[in-house]
Amino acid sequence: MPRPRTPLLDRRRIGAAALRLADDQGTLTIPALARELGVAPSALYHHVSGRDEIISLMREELALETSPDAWDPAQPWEQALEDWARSYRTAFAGHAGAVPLLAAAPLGEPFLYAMYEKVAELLLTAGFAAHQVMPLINAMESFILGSALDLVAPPVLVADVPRETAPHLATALDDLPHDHRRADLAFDIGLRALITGFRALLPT
Amino acid sequence: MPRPRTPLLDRRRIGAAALRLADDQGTLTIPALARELGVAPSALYHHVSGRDEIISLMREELALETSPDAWDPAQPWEQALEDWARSYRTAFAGHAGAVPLLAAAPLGEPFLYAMYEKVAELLLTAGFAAHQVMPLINAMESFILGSALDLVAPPVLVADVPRETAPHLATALDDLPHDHRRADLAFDIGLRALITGFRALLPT
DNA sequence: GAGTTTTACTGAAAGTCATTCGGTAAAGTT
DNA sequence: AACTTTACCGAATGACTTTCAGTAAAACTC
Repeated sequence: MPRPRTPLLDRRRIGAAALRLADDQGTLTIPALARELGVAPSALYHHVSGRDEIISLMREELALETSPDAWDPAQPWEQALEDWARSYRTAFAGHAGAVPLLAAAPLGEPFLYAMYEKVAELLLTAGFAAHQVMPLINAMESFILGSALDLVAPPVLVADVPRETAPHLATALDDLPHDHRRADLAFDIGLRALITGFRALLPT
Repeated sequence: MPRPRTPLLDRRRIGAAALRLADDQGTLTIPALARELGVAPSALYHHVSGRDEIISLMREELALETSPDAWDPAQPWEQALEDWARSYRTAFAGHAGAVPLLAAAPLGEPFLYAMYEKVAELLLTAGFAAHQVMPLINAMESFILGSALDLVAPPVLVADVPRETAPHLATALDDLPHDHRRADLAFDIGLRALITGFRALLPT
């Protein structure tokens, strides 16, 4: 109960433990996090200002986990953009349980600037107009975040849909997987559509 | 404190009040909701099973607020799909403060089936293959939900971005609005790109 | 290396929240 | 008119976030 020989906590450890906890519990509470770290709940407040900052640390931890070389800006821009979007979503998919928590608190933190810079350069080099670049990035991010949420959304089950009142929906649901491949299919088709649509914006 | 002459509560009133409250407070607590309804907190539990069901009622209320004739399946499918997406997002935008709350708990409720059915019919009639229809709808929904979240995301401010280390990002941020028009721009460009990309999937 | 300051924790306590339950009197039913 | 059901209240429980006054080791100072 005095000061320990070697510190038990730091911001990095807190963020990582919180992410792990939220991922497999679906929720994040200070007592549970403290227990995970072998510490009293009040100890956390010497490193973070409160629960919100812990969630911010979780996002930072997530960003650190995504390898920065998952995509290569030197490739053709379509390929580079697709790789970036996939690596971004894969990071979320690796912590699906935590996604609702991360999505609820809005993004826009300074440690994301490096990523934005890289994508902005990619799009400017590809020939997009300067005023289009941020809207394009934002649209991509919205789709990625929405797709991450879709990962934990309960699927519409064919069995629950009354064939009489919703015949077209029932048709559309036939032969569709109900596990994570459902969300993967939607992400794939949407991502390709977005990139195809972006290409049409380029001056010929 | 006895039974009132005329009921003070019903599920509809609870959902509407909760949506109003979450919209301008950003949070939803049972005591605050009860106060808004002029009732003791425990009274709510005679109408709903708990907080989660209240959030579900909020989504239901949101769905009821969106006029069902905001889009017309008889139009060309590109126009109809765009109108649907816009009316969907507009409903969220009308309750921006509540979006994080609604997004956190996953969708997929039966009262959405009618909407899915209408969109499924639209896409099937347009000529899309049956196995593509749900992925297309899911991709659209992901983008719409992500864009709704983007509405409450803090904007990346040019002033905060160091021009030396992030020159391309700084360029991309010049002359960009910082209010809701920022999110609108991203939604517009993304929506059009998606529809353009969808069109490319059709058999010629 | 003794004294001072800083650091990293504990424990108790305050305040809020979601939820449960027994009570109450009016509304509805027979 | 007697009975049951309904729609509320009040109090109580347990979990949560956060604050704050200790406490003793670590780190710095001279």
